[in-house]
Amino acid sequence: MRIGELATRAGVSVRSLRYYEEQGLLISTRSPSGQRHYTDGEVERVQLIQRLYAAGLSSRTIAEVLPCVDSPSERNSDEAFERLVQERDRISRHIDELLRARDALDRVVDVNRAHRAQLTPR
Amino acid sequence: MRIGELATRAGVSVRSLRYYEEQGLLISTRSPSGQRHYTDGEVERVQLIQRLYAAGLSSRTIAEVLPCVDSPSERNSDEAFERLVQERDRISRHIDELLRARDALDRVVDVNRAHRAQLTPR
DNA sequence: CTAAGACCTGACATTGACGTCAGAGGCAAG
DNA sequence: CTTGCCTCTGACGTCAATGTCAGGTCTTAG
Repeated sequence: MRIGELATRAGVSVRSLRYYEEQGLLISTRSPSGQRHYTDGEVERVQLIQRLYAAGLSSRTIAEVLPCVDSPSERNSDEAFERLVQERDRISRHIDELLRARDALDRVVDVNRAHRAQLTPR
Repeated sequence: MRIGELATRAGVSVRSLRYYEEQGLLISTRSPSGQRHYTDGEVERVQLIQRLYAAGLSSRTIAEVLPCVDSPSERNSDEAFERLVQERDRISRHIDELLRARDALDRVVDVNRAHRAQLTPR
């Protein structure tokens, strides 16, 4: 498929796909005229990339860990694997942070609800 | 206390504190010469602000919900309260997203560990 | 009084993942 | 062959929180 279809199916912009390729996250085969072509499998790869971006990984970091995804059967560099584990842990810490933030907001919500119920009984 | 001490105690930069004030998140009393002065209570306010930033709220959004924090006893505008709840839900969705991302990385980690164990037995 | 260090305002710089535009070529349908 | 849509490269724009620098004032220890 060409870039527009991949963009639609993966739910990202064409611009983003070109950017991913520029960052070494995505590879395309080129038609004689230079147009990018992709296989069906790239859809989920793009979705994984999006998920990692959403989890706060940078392009550079994603590029660093993708080898472990692409060829787990080969022994990838220790740095790549270590980075992978490290990012997993960073995400865990981020989740904890978000849970605390949510708790803080929950308390604010509760207090406000209480006052609202009081001010507008029924 | 002056701005430097607040910065140290809250763990942020002086620049950030001035920015928070510019965004209407923080108020300071000024000495005759124009220097900012804060009370001890501002320390936790700054920490809350930091926590909300870390949870992905923008300055504008934080400014929007802070009234509910400052005076839950008054009936704040419905928009403010609604925004509060809305952000809480956004954080919940973000947490779910991070959990999925972590699961994905966990699977990659496991597969890689398996191959590593195999390649370097013991 | 004086020097060091904290503070002031204002302004420009940074970073990263895109948006957007320009100018040119590719491709299928009529 | 033309019309319309997709794609190409390259480049500049954006946004938000913060860093950083300049030039000047304030405060405080000695």
